Amino acid sequence: MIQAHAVRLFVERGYDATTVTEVAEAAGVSPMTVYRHFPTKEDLVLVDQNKQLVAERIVATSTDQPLVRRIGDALIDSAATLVSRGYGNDPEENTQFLLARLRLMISTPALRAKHLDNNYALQQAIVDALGGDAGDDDIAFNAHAAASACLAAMHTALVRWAEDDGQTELPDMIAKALTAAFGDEVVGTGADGQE
Amino acid sequence: MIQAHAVRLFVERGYDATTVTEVAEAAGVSPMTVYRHFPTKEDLVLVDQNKQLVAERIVATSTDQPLVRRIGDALIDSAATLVSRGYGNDPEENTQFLLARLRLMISTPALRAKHLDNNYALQQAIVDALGGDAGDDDIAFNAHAAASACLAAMHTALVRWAEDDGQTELPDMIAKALTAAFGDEVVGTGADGQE
DNA sequence: TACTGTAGTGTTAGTCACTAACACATTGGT
DNA sequence: ACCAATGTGTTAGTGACTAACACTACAGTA
Repeated sequence: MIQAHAVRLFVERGYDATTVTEVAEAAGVSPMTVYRHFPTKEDLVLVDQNKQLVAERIVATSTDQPLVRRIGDALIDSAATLVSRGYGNDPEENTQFLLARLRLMISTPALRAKHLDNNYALQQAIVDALGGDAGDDDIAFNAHAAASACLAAMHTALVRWAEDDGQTELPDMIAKALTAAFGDEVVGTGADGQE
Repeated sequence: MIQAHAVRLFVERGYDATTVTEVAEAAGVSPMTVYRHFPTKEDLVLVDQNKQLVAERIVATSTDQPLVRRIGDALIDSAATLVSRGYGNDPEENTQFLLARLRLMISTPALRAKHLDNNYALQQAIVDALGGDAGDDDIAFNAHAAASACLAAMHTALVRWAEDDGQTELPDMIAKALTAAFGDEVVGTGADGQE
């Protein structure tokens, strides 16, 4: 509830021009309550990354595949799940809310920076799921390089998807970005996609 | 001079535990002077990206090569230039200073976030240098995807280089990261390297 | 009914990054 | 000696965020 008011105000007046106190007033609570639910102002906007979801998908991939393929499939799959199941409310409303947050995220430096840093945490989760940090340093390095590159490509897809106002399918967009970066032969269309 | 004091204090006491006022006192100036030279506290640490340098290298690459190859070569080349020519002082001292800043950048969330966002600006510069934003939307998209993925891999190399205390060669590390992400056939060893 | 722990909230007073507006000093050119 | 530009300091703010403490609502328990 607080978050909905926050995003609305941020869109209306701009992120920087809106104070946390104003968000609190709009939501009918005290500023302190806002901070208890959202540790920082940025957290009022940033989209949930669902690290766990991605990690599960990574584990489910075949170790026969190259790293980029495994990570790419997991990301595409996770995106599909995230978009389709939404957050429990009206799906269309959810998509619009997600798009509004994404647009803020892309256009506001502070939000963009923190989001990119969150991706960094997701990268670590992916490497962990790949078992990369277990032993060899070189294996870990390769996993980190592949994961970071895949996440960067995914971010490009997110930006494009937001620019298109969600008209296209997000998983397809991610696949397209991965193909652009890594080439056709390495990228699939999701774990259960038709190839 | 201000920056040197800042980095020293940040290393000694921690970034968050050091106030800008303390930096100013250490440097013998007023806090306002610090802000005039460095718009934000983060800027006291963040390493110069030299967007222009990278852009020039991009333009110098052959358009016959795949995007990732062109960007990768430019990044490797730029890193070599940056490390070798330093900042005018003692090269060893420069390397240590660079390493100190990198370590802070990696371990401090606020710095890491802003640095990743700076990479995002570098990505735009690369796409511009590639001529990506001139016409077709799809071409721009491919350029963004490739550039972001290359920069992410480079970041992995930076982290590893810092962990190794600069023992390895940074350009080699970047080449290694690019190879890990994109495969052997797409990555060179710099524009004038031996292949 | 009264008792108690717990979770959510509010209040207050602070710290610190950062900005704006204005005054002062130094320097280099005419 | 005059002027403009540049760098610096001072002051008074705004706003994100923290810490400490008190209060309320509500659960389960006797």
